[in-house]
Amino acid sequence: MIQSVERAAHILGVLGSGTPRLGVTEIAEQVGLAKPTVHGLLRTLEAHDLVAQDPGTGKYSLGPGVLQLGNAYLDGSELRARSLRWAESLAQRAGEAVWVATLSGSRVIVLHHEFRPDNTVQILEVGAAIPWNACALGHAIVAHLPEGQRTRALAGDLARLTGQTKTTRAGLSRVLAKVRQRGYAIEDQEATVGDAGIAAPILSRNDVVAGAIGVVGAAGRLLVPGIRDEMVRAVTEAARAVSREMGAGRGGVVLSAFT
Amino acid sequence: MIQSVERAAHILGVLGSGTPRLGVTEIAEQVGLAKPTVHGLLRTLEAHDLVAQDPGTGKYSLGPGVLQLGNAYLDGSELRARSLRWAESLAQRAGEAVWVATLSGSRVIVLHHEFRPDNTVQILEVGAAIPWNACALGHAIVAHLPEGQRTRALAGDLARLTGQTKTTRAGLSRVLAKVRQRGYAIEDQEATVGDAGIAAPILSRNDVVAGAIGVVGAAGRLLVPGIRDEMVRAVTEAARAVSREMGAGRGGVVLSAFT
DNA sequence: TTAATATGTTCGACATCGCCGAACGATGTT
DNA sequence: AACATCGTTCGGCGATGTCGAACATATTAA
Repeated sequence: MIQSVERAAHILGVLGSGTPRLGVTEIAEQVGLAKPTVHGLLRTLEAHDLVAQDPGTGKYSLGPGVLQLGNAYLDGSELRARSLRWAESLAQRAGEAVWVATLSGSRVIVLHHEFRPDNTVQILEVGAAIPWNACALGHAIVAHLPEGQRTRALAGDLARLTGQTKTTRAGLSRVLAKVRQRGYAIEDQEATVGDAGIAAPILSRNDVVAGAIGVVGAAGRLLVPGIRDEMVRAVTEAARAVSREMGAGRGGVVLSAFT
Repeated sequence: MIQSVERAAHILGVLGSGTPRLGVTEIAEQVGLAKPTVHGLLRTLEAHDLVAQDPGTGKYSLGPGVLQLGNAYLDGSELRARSLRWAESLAQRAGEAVWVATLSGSRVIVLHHEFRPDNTVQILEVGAAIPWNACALGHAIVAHLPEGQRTRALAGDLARLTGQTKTTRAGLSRVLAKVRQRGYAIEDQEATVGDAGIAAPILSRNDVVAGAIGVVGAAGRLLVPGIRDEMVRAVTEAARAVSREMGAGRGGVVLSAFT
């Protein structure tokens, strides 16, 4: 593992999370390196537009290059491309917003956001990062990860976003077992107060999890008895459809316990 | 300039432009390095989710981490935050789509896209990268760059997108002089056949160019006499409003020749 | 105004870290 | 079944990045 690249990535991470504008000294403290070392890394990243320096204050922030890369990632994402069609029909059928997401570290990244099909103003959440333990999409993905990665995810930090967020390893692993058994996940106001989510995993070749698709909306609309089951059916059918396009086997979400 | 970080950034750039999925050997060829060297860099980037490897084919692509960083960049962008309000009112006034962009290397990156205020379906172009020489936004930015950077931009590669794209250095520098004199740029089907653009620079503290704002739409609507001048006025007024919020002097787009 | 403390930046010597030629195992092809 | 090509591992040489100390500038305090 190449040291300087790792350090550069670490710096990008620090600039990306929380405070958007940091000085060399602050960054050096946060990553635990000498000031001149950080300076050299920053200058190199700046030369490629991955970070930018405010000419006035001298402080550093992320640069436009990372946005360009992010866009290129979306353009090349097979998961996103294949789910566009199904996300739209799922949104129509459910009458709710639809998110497609994938796992990155301990967070779930939204790859596609199909707006709820009414004409209200909604903000695009593509690129948003949500702790996996706080949303149905994350539960659906992690539950279907191979055991090694799953326990590693459980061992990581579990953020708390609302009073409902599940943050105990025992509770979460019980939830995950249920998700794995049922093939879908339901979350009630664990990420945002008032909002609930229903999600199912998207599998790819060899039945490895590529991401998840699900609906997000007011808990009062999604979770009422009757509606709820209809939502679950719509979500799991959409997930299965995308999975088949991604090359997964016919088995749907049922994973062998031995892999 | 740190060598390995530079090489890593180069690899990210290669993965981001054009073919989304490349093998180690192909990447090594494109960046001119030995195969094991590239392998090490890729493994490090992969550990931070900046690249991802297809488990089946072994080929590499960009990872979800870059999307997360791109989103963080947008969240922290002062230019974007300050132009949101004015972009919306400009879109209303002009009845056209509005783009806000900044320069990254030889490309212009779209930071904000306010849709044309009719209810047609439009695709979000945030994150898109356009060669600076092929759009009004790019002309507006580069024209107001300090001379050193401007000549460097002119010396770089000038892409051709349509038959109308200006690609000669002499022609472009004449165009830029006119843009600098007038304070706005007009482009007619140089980026996309059928589409035109009108843009003006956004200045920041000390009157350094931070980006540009402009309208983009069918040439048949934007460039008809009468309408055209009204568009120019709306765009330059919006640009000046954002510039003032960014801390630029009252001088508007008129730059001193001595700075 | 002056002094003091912060900042971002430059320099250079030591030794660590990363580079690449060569070899390996696994796939898929002829 | 022989071949070609892929991604990957190994290890020794040497270039490369690291960090302590010193610098110039900006901001704050007295």
